[in-house]
Formats: sequence, C-alpha cells, structure tokens
Amino acid sequence: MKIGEFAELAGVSKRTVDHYTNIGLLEPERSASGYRFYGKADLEKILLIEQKKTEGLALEEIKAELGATPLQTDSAELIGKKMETIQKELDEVLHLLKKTDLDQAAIKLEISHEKLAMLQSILHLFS
Amino acid sequence: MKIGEFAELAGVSKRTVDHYTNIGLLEPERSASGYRFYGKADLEKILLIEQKKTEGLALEEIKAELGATPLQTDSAELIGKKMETIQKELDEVLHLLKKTDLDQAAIKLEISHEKLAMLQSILHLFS
DNA sequence: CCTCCAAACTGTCACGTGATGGTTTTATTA
DNA sequence: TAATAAAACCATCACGTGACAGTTTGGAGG
Repeated sequence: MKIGEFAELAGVSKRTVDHYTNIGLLEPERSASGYRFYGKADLEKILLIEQKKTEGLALEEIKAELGATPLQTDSAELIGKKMETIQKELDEVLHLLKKTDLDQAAIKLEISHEKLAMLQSILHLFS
Repeated sequence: MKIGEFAELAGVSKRTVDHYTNIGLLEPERSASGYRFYGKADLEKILLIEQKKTEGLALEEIKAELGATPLQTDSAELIGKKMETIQKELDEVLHLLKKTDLDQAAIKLEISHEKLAMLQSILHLFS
C-alpha cells in the first residue's frame, strides 16, 4: 500500500512515515516512479515503533534495537543496498582524497599509507 | 561568533544556518561543549549562497559548486567524519554477513568470495 | 573579588509546513 | 471505448516549530 493508506492504518501522519523512512527505520519498496510501498510487515513494525516511543526510546535507539534481528527474511537485498550506499560513500571519500594531498590526509587521519592504498584497491574491486 | 549573531549578520534565520550546517554547506568550528563558531569566511560564504539561491540553484548544487575548492582548509576533518560513517556501515554489513550464510550472500550479491574476504580484511585494518 | 543564579543562548530531536513538480486515479467527453 | 482533462496522491526541498537539555553570561548578594 502507498503512504497515505499506510499512515492512516498506523495512526500516524504521512510526515511521520516519511521521517521514519528517511532515517532508515522503514524501508519500503519503490515503484519505478519512486512511490513507496509499505507492506504488512511494515505495519507491524511501525506499531512496535510507536510502542517503543511511549517507553521513552529515541528513534535511533529503536532502530538499533530492531536492526538486530528482523533481517533474516530479505537480508540479501538489504545487504545489496547497503553495499551500494557504502560504495557511493567510498567514492565520495576517494574523490576528496584526490583533491587533497594524499599524504597529508593520511597523517591527519592517523591512517597508514598502506591502509589508504588498500581502501583504494577495495574500491576498484567493487566498481 | 555564535549562531545568533552570525544569522543576524547574514540576514537569515538561525534555523537556516542550522540547516546549512547540517547538510555540510557551512562547517563551523565547535567549542568543547558543541557550540558552533562561524567566522568571517563563513559570512562571505553564506552571502554567496543566498545569492546563488536567487539564481535558482538548489543547496546541493551550491554545495557542489563551492565544494570544488574550499576544502583545502579543513578537508581532513571532513574526510575523517566520512571515514567514521563508512566504518560504521561496514560494521553493519559485516554484522549482517555473519548472521547470514556467507556463501549465499556472495552469490546473491554477485561478488566473489575473495572480494568478500577482502572486505573483511579491510574492516580489521580500521578497527 | 568571588560565588551563585536566573535569563538568554544554543544544540538536537521529531516531526510540521508550504512550495514545486511529478504520478495515478477518476471522471468526462468525443 | 479511447483520449483527455481534472482531481487526488506522492516525493523532495528548504526551512519552521516546540519540547527538552545543556551552556554561557550578566548581575545580585555575600
């Protein structure tokens, strides 16, 4: 179901669902056009989230707590997505490193040249 | 100067300065307690940002445009932060990989075992 | 002059809001 | 029935808002 129906069923605002999605608490499917699709599992999850909130937990804490187990189902896809994210970020960093003096960066980051080089190799493996 | 004075001089709200800071458009110094300190350079920068905005540019575009050069000064810190983020995410992924069948993950991710092993090595280098 | 305190200031969190620009669904009209 | 126009829905951007908690600072009293 789309965000409107989902939010109503969950008893929260669309903006709340939006927020949870942005911070990665909910991970809906996406249509080709970008529309989010939430399922029954998401519904159970958000109800649990609202429960935890009344217990005084912060969203990030809830995320950590929930992130520990419910990944058995579709962990492969999830890992795939995470890999994409990480790859993008590695790209960013390497981009920065190229614009900077590599040696100086290494010094300030307290990382050895080998590790930096290693990082670069890894990136090549994934691209 | 602190955010209040800075925002006033720039002719924008504190929230706007806050926003720019959150998305990395401004990178103020921080006191031990976390207070942000903006300097003269930041002032010139934010005025330029406001200018670019009137030209219809999005903040991310402005960031990209400005990001091309002004990183010489504090790029090390920036990279450091990114490294932290990436490290956390790598941790997450490896955590996931441990809970999953490594071989199956490799298959579904279309990544060779060597690359996965490599990833694990890298993680050890940074932890 | 030093101490203590309230007022002013600040950061972060968890959304809210209005504008803009696509997408989907529904209704209408040819 | 197919094309199209209108209405409803959705995503993202750029902040705004209110609550809460920690920080800084200008006095008041000792």
